[in-house]
Amino acid sequence: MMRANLSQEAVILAAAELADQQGFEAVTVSALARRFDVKPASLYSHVRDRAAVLDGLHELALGELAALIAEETAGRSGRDALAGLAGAHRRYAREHPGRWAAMQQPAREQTVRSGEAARVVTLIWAVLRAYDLPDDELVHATRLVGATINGFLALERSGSFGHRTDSAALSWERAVDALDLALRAWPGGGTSLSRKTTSA
Amino acid sequence: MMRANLSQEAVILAAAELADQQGFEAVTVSALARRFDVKPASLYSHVRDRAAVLDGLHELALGELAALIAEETAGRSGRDALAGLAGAHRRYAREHPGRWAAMQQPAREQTVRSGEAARVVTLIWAVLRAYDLPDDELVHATRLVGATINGFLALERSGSFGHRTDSAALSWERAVDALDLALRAWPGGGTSLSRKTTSA
DNA sequence: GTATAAACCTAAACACCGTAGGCAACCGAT
DNA sequence: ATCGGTTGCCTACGGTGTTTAGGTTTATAC
Repeated sequence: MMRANLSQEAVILAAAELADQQGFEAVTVSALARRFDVKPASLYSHVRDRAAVLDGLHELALGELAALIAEETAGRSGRDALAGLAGAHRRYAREHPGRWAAMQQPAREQTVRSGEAARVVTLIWAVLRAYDLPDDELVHATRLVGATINGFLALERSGSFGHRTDSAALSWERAVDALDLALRAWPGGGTSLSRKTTSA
Repeated sequence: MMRANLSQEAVILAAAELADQQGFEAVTVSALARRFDVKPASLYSHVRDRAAVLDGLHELALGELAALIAEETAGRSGRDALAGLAGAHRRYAREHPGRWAAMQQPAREQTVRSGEAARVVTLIWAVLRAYDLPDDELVHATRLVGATINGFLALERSGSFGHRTDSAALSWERAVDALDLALRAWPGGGTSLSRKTTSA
């Protein structure tokens, strides 16, 4: 019985691919074992249990999302950067639906405190820097931004929008505008930075 | 073998109770059968499959949420009604965590088009009426409101906030304020209705 | 009372999860 | 190259869950 060259990283990466190809629910120990042509019990040499695989998948997705956010916000500021941040989420959800679904699952303490999660938060902070918020307001603004973006994507991906992609795109723009406006008018800060007026 | 007086409604209601008591994932055909002291196979006289039970649970939760929203927004207008709408969601999620989790699952076409879902949307429209939005903007505003509220609750319930309930309450107020501001400044409408100024 | 429909059961097949112990492959030291 | 120890893979097993098919029992209508 040749060794299949498995490792925790390989199993988690396979889980990510499987999630995107067949959906989050399809990520089972059995399905992963079939993918590597080994028996399910063999995977327990590399991963503690199914939950551990899903935790790893969650963290991998956070890391990839952070990279995409960095890419989409680089060299941008204000509403432009905000749009890049939001757009990165939406693009990631589109291109990696299964990975994105993994991020919607209740996160374990370890995942909440992971380096990848911190990176995403740091990138959001960088985008918010242009809004000149007081330090003690940063956490509230970060939560609002994260909540709104993810809430919108969850709604969109749940099929609540029907097949109206044209209307969804405008809803998206409205949402980004709303966030920008809220941030600029934030209590104790958010001086208008008038890079791009929101005349409608 | 006495008949257990089962019905589809009884099974779905039991699923809701089980979800709130033990979590959404604990809602299985086997667990429900144990609850009624029958064998799992017996439930298929009343429900098509597990997915049908979960669909029913989703719709039941939407109906209950609609009732709570109606209660919390009655006699209120503007930001006050908006706060009531948002508060109803938060209260429901708190008091019925399992039911709420059921509503976060991908919804089936039938559920999206259900009377209960329509009722929730209608109530959101009623709250938005005070903001005097153009008809063609209503759908975008509705999506933003739904997305922000649900997104916030998903974040909060996922443990991302840690145990900082004091800080979560302020984040919540900031989020409601942000929504109110965005709605009042909405393109093509949203005249300031100055019922309660947002001086900070 | 009888006939029928519906509700319940058993049996079975299938899928998934994870543990324990055994065997084979691999690696490092000599 | 050989040997010993470690690690990775397997089998076997016990447990949980899902759903279908067919049989038995209960309830209802006439």
